[in-house]
Amino acid sequence: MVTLAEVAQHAGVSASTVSYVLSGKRSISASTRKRVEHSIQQLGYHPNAGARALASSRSNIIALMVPLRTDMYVPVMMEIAIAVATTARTHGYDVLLLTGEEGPAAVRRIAGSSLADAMILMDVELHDERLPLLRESGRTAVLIGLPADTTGLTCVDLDFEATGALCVEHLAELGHREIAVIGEAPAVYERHTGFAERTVDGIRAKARRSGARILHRPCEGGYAAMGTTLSRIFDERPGTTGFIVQNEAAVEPLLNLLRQQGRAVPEDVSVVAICPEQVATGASVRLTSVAIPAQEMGRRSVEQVVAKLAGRDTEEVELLAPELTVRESTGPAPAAGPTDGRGRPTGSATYGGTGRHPMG
Amino acid sequence: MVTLAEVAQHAGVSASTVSYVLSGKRSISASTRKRVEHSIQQLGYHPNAGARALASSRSNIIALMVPLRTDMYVPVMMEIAIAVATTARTHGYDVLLLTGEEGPAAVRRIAGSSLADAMILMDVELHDERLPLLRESGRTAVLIGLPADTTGLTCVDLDFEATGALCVEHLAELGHREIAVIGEAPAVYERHTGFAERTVDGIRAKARRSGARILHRPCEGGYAAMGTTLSRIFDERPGTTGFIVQNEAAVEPLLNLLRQQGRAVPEDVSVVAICPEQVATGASVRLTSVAIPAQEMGRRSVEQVVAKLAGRDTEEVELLAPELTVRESTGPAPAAGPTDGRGRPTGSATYGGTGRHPMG
DNA sequence: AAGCGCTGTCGAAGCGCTTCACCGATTCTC
DNA sequence: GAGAATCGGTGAAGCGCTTCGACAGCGCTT
Repeated sequence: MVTLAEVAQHAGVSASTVSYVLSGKRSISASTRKRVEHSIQQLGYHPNAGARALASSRSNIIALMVPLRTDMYVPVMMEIAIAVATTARTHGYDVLLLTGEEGPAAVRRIAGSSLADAMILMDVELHDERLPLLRESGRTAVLIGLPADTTGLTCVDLDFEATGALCVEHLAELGHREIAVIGEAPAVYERHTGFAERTVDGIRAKARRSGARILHRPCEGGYAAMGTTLSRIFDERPGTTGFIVQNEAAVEPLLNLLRQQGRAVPEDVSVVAICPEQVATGASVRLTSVAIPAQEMGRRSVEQVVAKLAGRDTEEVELLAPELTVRESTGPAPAAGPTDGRGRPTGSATYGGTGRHPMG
Repeated sequence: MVTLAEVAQHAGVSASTVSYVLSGKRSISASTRKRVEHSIQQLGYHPNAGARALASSRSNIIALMVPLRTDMYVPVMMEIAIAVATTARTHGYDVLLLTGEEGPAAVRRIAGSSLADAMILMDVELHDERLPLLRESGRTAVLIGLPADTTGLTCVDLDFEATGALCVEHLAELGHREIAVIGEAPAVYERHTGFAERTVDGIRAKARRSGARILHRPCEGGYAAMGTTLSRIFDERPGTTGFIVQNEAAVEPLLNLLRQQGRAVPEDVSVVAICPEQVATGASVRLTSVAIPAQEMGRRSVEQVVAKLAGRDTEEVELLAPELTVRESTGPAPAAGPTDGRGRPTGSATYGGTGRHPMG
């Protein structure tokens, strides 16, 4: 491995000069800079990360803690992780991938060893165990998500309350009055992962103002759970015409089951999803949805980290404004006409006949 | 931050003794060990990563290069990444997340800076640009995937040839003679990502021996592409009764479109998927599938890395044996009876009537 | 009793870099 | 034209750790 000293010798300057050329922390004459840069090129020099970290107490590494639960909202997590990694690189940082496995201990370890200059935490719970440790460690940190107490912490998240409100608003404008909310798996609520609850809060608040009735049901993904949930919903509220889904794994099952029951989307029921764009556009009906801006969240969290490390101060909480894209899963609420007694419109809507699909 | 020296002083020993307690590289009397460990606890000492890396030329970091294309086989990638991270931790390593963005330059950078002790590369192409750099860097590396030339490299991968063969074998045993293969997106083949081609090789070889006819069609995911592909397939080979799908994004569209066309799965057509378990069990028909053992691949690759770093030598290429799980998407080929002239069996199979779904 | 090999501990060197203090040579300022 | 400020460069002191060689003390053997 080539060292700084060798570069210095090759260029006929002192080691410190080379260092200053590299860091730009002092002005260097054009001629020596050229010579040094040339030597660097020629020798194929790369600064040693460990030495640099030791001397400067900066590792240029950002630690990213992803949740352990590899089965939940995976694509979102992945997208965020990739966005974090690529954004970090543009600022000269590398990303260390920590899984939730180690739990709060990871915070202590990373902070204690100075392995990373900062941490980004995903999947933050309302009363997250990691937060006290984080605060006392004094390491700079940014959360993706919104805990109950944000003092001293910077947070980036989608504004889920506004998201919920936006969904209701859209459905209400289309005349829907009975709205069912298919939520995340019960476990998500039990863990008090803020976003799910905030969404429902936003939904309820807006519904009150719009005069819509809300029925909220957490739901595991998959067909079995969705089937049960769906029939309970229609038993309890036969007049349901609007759905808001916040659970990727429930989207396709919901659509297929509605179809199977002879309910056409969007003629009989409208569906709004809160999910990544890819899920919305790839579903069997192109879904009207509020996108989860995973990339943006990853990018912004890194930018916050970089700003904090640079000593600039930053907003405490940055909520990204939701955007609703209208696609083919929502339409006017059906006129309350004759039903077959189970709350389903008579006749007409049979599978394959409505041709909502791009394939026709 | 507490330093080694402080711990030494607190315990009344020299710094080197503390170091040896930590590393276990020299024998230490039980009594001093106790004292030192106690001091470490009490002071809350964590070794400084940079200093350690500098002094020992070991960073205890493994770099993981994930592909840039965040839209392809995402869940698999994520699962591998998580498995790599957690397995690495059990061996005392952390994981650095590199995206494909930087390309081959990342290899040079990481190797040059000694940031990582080893690298794990995912999404390896047949003639991957990174490999020459990797070889000349002399850094230990493990590939997840199988390039054309494996000399000097350790590779871990699912045995995709055997996987392909296994799928054909299963279908052939059920009496299917006309088999269509829905492959990955054309781009995957153009990039010569070995696994896709190896699968097809395995399929063809086995088909020759089983007397089955193969029609292979790469296919983008989604309904539009799948629709086109599907109608071309039935135009060309109306007698097709078996499908092998190797494209997560095509699975659900395929099932929905078949259903829409009145072809019941598995009564009229059988479908075997090559995909993660989760996709197979979460689809609208529980799919007979060969699982992509993402976790296992991640785990094994780390274990190979650790073995190499420890100086043990390892196999060059480790191919994991595929396992086929029979679920509800395959059944006996339909008896070649009267058809409606488009290769589709007359009557009977209409949507909703077959009740293949758990929800009934 | 001298010599041997162990074991447990220590001191010191140094890993490769950053950064501070210092210094000569210019250039500015009044 | 004297003093101050600036520029471009150097030397040396660490950053906190690992590791090598030295060595004291011990129990063996001969």
